[in-house]
Amino acid sequence: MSAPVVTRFAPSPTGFLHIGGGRTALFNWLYAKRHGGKMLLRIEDTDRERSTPEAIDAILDGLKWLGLDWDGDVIYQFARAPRHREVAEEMLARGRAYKCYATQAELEAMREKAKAEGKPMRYDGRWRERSEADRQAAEAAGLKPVIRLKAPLEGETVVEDLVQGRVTWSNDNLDDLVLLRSDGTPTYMLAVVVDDHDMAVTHVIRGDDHLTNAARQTQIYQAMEWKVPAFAHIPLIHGADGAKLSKRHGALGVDAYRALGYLPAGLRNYLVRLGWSHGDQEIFSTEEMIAAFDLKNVGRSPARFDFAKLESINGHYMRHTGDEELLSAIETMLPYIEGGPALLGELNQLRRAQWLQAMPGLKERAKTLVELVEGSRFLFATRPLALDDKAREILEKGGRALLKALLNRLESLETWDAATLEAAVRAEAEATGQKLGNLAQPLRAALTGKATSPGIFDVFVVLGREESLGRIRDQATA
RNA sequence: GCUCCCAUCGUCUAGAGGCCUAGGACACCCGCCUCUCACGUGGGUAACAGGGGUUCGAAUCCCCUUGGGAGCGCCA
Repeated sequence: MSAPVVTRFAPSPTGFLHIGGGRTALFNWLYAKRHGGKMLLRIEDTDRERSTPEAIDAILDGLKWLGLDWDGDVIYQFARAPRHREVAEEMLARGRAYKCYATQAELEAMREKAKAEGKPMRYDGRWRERSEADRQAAEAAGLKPVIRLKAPLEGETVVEDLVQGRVTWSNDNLDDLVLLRSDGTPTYMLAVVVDDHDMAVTHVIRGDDHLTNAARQTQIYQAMEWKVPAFAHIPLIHGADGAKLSKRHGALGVDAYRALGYLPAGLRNYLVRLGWSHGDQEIFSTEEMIAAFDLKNVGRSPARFDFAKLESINGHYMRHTGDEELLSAIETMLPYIEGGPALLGELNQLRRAQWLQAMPGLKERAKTLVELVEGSRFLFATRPLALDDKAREILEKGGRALLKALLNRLESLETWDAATLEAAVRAEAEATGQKLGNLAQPLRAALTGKATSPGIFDVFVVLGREESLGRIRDQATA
């Protein structure tokens, strides 16, 4: 029986959870779920200068909104520094690491020289085999050492990557990396390895940008004689122009996608298809996603972020989401958009009921919750309605006259349902020899203030008799 | 500069030597449906980066070129 799968998502809280990180988290989550394992969450906050509690909150909030949960408590890497130090000391004791007293100036000179000679920029190992006397002399001179890994000089280091395949580095391209800084704090490279080992992580699924780190980390595992976890380096997400994702492109925090009106399920579906595929299938329920997900169908080339496709998928989810659920999604989104809180304040029982009633016609016409809210404005509008340009044009070019004629018919209706209303308007159209659209558009303009809306007879019903007639009268007599 | 990775329609991708006259989705164009806009639906434009091999046969394997990307810190 193989060990249970343990994955982890390990963001550093130096910024918000961006879309690439969101996808990495999703892949880790899916892989863990797929294999009945666990996904752990570790906050890599060892950079005390740049880590902020706000960023930690944003990351946790973003994951929760995306619907990705983790097992156990959140692990904070900084709190584990003593353990990291302990491992560094152990490596020293085992002769797999050594103290290095090279100064920043020496290091800088080394880099300059390498550059000038066209050689790889790497530490030359000058303290690898120094005598005890040299070390004492350095200490006496007040130098604080770092602890470096005594990396293998010959042979090669191999990473068997579940996505990238077998990747090989010649060891003379890998230098003796720093494990412990001169101030006694661990470096990222050490901390990651120690934490992943201690957390019993079996699968490290992360961005492609860590591929070369995997080689160096493998050397640390080997020095400690620890089992190397399986690696899976997934390709990065690029902006629409192919360049690295930046704030300008779509590397927005996932919270921004919430404010843009995307549904978590829609975003997840879009994200899972970025780099991964399952034949021709485009839409996946969460269960299908879990059942179908694997690493071998993750591609190796970077993908561009495409808002048009995200919108399309999100639109699909909007149409297939229940009305009540959609309304509550709107309510959780409203606080994050302009004018949202005010709208939220107007959401009384009556309004909710109306909105719910109009939802089937509304959700079919929106690709995002923001668009849905936009299309719902007429529900909340108060008389006399403000008209947009197209609605005004319809009314001014003969629309008002038509409304006057219609008004009598409508006012005399006994029942107020879609079928009755449609019959009445059609009767008027026939009597005057016009197309239904000729009458529908002025009605739409009067009722919604716009030239587009859900079916006009549904609008009549949602608005109710009094409000509908009032809005028509406003325009007919204007 | 050095190391590593990548390369199919505009975009996301299917394709694991013959099933490919290269499939699907988004976007785009033209229809149908229709009270508007959508939805739905029918159809269309559009790709194997280039060059060498290997093979009876290559989008699929190998090499080179070109083009992208990532990493080269006492950052993570």
